Amino acid sequence: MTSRPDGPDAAQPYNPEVRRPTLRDVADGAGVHPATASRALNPSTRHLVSRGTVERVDRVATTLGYRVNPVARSLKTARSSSVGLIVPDLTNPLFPPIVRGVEDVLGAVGYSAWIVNTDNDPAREAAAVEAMRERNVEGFVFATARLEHPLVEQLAAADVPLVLVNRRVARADIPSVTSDDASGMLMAVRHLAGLGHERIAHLAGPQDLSTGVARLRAFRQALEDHGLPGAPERIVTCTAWNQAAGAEGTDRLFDSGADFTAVLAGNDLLALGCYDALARRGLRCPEDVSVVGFNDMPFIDRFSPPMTSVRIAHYEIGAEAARLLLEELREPGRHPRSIVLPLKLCVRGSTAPPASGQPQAQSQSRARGRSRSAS
Amino acid sequence: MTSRPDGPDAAQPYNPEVRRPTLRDVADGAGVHPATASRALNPSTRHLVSRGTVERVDRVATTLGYRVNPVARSLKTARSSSVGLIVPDLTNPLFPPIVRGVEDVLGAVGYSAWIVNTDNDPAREAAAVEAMRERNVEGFVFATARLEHPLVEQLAAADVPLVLVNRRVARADIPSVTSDDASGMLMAVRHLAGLGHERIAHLAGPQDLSTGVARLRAFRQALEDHGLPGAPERIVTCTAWNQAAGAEGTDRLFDSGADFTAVLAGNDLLALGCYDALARRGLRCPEDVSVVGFNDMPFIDRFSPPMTSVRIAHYEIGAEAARLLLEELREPGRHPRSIVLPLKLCVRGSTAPPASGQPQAQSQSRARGRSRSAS
DNA sequence: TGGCGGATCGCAATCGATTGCGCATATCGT
DNA sequence: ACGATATGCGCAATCGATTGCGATCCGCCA
Repeated sequence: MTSRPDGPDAAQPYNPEVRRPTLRDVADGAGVHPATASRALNPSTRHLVSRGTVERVDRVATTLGYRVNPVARSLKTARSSSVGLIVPDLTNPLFPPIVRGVEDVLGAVGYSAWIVNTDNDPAREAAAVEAMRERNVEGFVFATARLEHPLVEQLAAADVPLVLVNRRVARADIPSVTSDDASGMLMAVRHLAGLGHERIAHLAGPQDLSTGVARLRAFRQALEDHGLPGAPERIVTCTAWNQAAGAEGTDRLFDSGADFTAVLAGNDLLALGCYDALARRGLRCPEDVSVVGFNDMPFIDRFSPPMTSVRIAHYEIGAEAARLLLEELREPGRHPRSIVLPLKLCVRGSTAPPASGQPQAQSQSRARGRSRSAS
Repeated sequence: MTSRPDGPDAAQPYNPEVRRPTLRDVADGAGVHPATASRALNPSTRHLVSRGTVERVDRVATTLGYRVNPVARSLKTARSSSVGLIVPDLTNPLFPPIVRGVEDVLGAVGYSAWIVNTDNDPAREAAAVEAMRERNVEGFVFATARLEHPLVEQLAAADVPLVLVNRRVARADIPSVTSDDASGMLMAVRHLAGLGHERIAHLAGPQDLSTGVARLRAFRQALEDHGLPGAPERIVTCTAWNQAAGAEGTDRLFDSGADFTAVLAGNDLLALGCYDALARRGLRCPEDVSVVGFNDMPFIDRFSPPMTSVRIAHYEIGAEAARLLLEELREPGRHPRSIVLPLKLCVRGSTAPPASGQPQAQSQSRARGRSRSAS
């Protein structure tokens, strides 16, 4: 009897890696039909089964260690308890916290997120979305939305549940979670104006993204609100949201002969590029030029100099997006809701009162040099 | 005839969102049995079907825009063309590049990666792995391996294909991709010794990870190789791999009365915590204490001061891991291969020759103060 | 000409769960 | 006590593809 050696895997919790128990096994064990077992195990159909049977099935299921096969279920139901999460590039520190926010909220209700990087390539994006739809994802969170975004609009038209994070598309009726860019800009400009800056430049991001245009518009408005001059040559739009584009934009700013004591960047990476361009010209930040970023991405407080930036609530953006998506999944066709999260300015070492003179010889000066001190 | 409006989605590429064509549709269109169509469409069984039929089926499939339903296929075949990617926390900048490396290599051959964060919680990890196995993932890449790691060992024992990145487990026969920690440490110590440091402290990481013990051991060895004294009180092991633990470890170093002019941290986050602790004590880096990190995580060259760190090839680690895993998938049971990638030291602003005196008054000094200059 | 082997292809089972339909049995009203 | 309603549960189809097995047809050799 005991002579048969039981192999190396005798200490396995339940079935020794032989075969996962199936619904039929549970049904057999409980003496019912698989259909009944299915209904008994499923909270939403449990009420169709008598109390005693439910208990019996439950008992057998737990002793057998039964777990429903999600693939089989997905084939039958065309659902999957998962959503697609489309980001441009995870190595951009802006996105991981958003991802975590999404995942945490989804995970709490048994959903999971599929992450895919698109590198902003529409073809990769379309392929990824297609692959995910084939796998029955129930909705999408897009962190890649451009203002004109055929794929997103097409999905929305087909009533695929989706939520945009951090950006929006031109069509206004798609749920999104964004930050209050306008008031963020206002805070940043107020901060600089309070330090005594009057000639403020803007490194605008690409204008095919809602954040790009929103922040640019908000910048103009904020200048106006503070009675500051809005010289057009102090605004350059960068070709991408990265460091290189920020440096290149800053160079253009200088080369065009613009005249400024502070630059307000469309995001932190652009601001970082600005650091680079300033360093190359032998200018110091903040002594010669103040720099303000946007997004307050992780670790930017450790940079040299620590960057003053407008903080967006990364994690909450993701979390709210997930909540919105779950709402859509639960009651499809409800009025699409969008959420705008507040921002806060984090003042650090990259901003200071302007030097009394010009940062370097530059034309048409209107130096007034009132200098207040920053606390 | 033309009076019927064709709705908003008339410009759809193929079927106007009516129903994805199934294998049966293709078979019907080609006048064959679904089984034949399946064989004709599948490269590995195509040879069982006559040339003419293959062409006919192919033609119908493309005009119909047929794509195999991965869920149905997965149910039948128990495969999925996807692998699980287990990371502790995506917001740790160390991991996104690794993830990208894995994804790029996998994606090139039609595989995709499922990412999950575990926060180093074994329960979450086990649940995630279980969920993935239920979904027929074909293998795993673990970036969370601890030295004693029952789950990983159990999977390996069950012949589940898996690869460890950046870390290993005590059982040596599991494929892994790691960095040559020993020579990295050697380079770091050589650098510090070259600057004139003789009393070097080590912020060791948790000793339940292979990187933690490997780097600690390598540190001791490197000191010995350079004929430097290896005072035990200059070594503290931190409780986690993060900033807070690094600061706390540094504090312990000071509080224990250790005597050092440089600290070599087990990773960059610990080094960053060291920055914090130094700053709190009014000490400056590198003037008072030199600091060296490990990993060279993104943006660390922008920190204040820019950190000298041992660079690991993040992306390549991920890419190699994916290649290893694909090998395993293609020919199971081959001899498990492991890869060790070279490291390189990136010298930046956090290291400098030691001040001639002590950083601060500290006991049993053996000051010799030979000072060489760094180039 | 009979038979044998290989090339093609169809049949039907299968993967594991869900669900519309209908048949029993229990319950209720009058 | 009898028909009407409810409740509980089983039957079988279904989701869409894969695959072992067997049938058919052909060429070819003896």
